[in-house]
Amino acid sequence: MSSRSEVPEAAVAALDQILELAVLLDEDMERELAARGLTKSRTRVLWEIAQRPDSNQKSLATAVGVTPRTMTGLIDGLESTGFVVRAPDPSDRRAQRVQMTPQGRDTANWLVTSRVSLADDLLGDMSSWQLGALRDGLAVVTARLRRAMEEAMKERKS
Amino acid sequence: MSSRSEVPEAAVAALDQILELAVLLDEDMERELAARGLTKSRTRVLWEIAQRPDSNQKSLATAVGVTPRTMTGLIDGLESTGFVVRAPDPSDRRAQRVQMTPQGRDTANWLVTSRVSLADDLLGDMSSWQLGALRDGLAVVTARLRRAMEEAMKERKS
DNA sequence: TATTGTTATACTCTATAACTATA
DNA sequence: TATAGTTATAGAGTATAACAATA
Repeated sequence: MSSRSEVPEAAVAALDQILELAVLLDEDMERELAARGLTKSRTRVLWEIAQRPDSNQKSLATAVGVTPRTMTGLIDGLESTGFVVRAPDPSDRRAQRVQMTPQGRDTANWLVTSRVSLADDLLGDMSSWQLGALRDGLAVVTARLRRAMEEAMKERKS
Repeated sequence: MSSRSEVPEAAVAALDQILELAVLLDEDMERELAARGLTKSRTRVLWEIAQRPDSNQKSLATAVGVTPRTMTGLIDGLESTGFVVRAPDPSDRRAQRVQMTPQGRDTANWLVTSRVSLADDLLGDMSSWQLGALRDGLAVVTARLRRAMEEAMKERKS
């Protein structure tokens, strides 16, 4: 005798599984980063710098989604721990260009390889069919959530 | 001509999809909670209090995984915003029992219903077969990650 | 006038260490 | 002696507002 419920328990169970994995991934990343003297926020910035070298702080702040003031603090932290340096922008004396040190570049490279090796550890033995199904299912969920959040944004404005 | 790579790109793509969804879920939760005067950390505590009423701060700190000092601050926040109250423990005059206010109980109930309605919004129309496959795939990944983290812990000790 | 980055201030989460009251 | 919770202190992330230097 199956219990009749409007929202299938299977959907809640699947969401819980997603949330559990999300929390665990977060903890794992934070631990790995801490072992190398990084935090999540600083890593986000370092990654952005790797993508667009010689950015100024303003553009980094916009890209990462924080205020310029917060970016000042993040760059302070990355600079004092040796990952980046500030250099004057020759074309605008107000601005600071943020550049990676060799240590910063090594770390950015490590970020890339560790992402691949994590994928291998967690998913390496799955068939391409399985991987495709997993990815597609998650992509649908992601798209729906993004749309729901955008609509909630609009309502916030009204 | 398929590119031969040791780690299939499909695995990396699937991991990226998991990470993207995790980030989005995190943002969504934080936004919803903020609209009700809560933070993630305080919500975690409120949830724990709902599960084990009349806990003292020490047991909550252990359950949530923070130091007793941090729990003091979290309870301070929850108390000043009206979600919980401290009450003396009749059996131990050192301890404080943390109890939910009506507002706290309402919020705890809302946490439950919002989880179900999110599952419905995101996954409600999937077949039980699809949901099962998604959940099982994620469960495998979760179990592997948990095992990897535990092993990393052991190595840290040695 | 507008923009870049900073100082000033404030709130949250986190931790360790020292201390009080109680067990 | 051990435990529960606090004060004291510190670091990290986040924000707004005011301000300096420059565009």
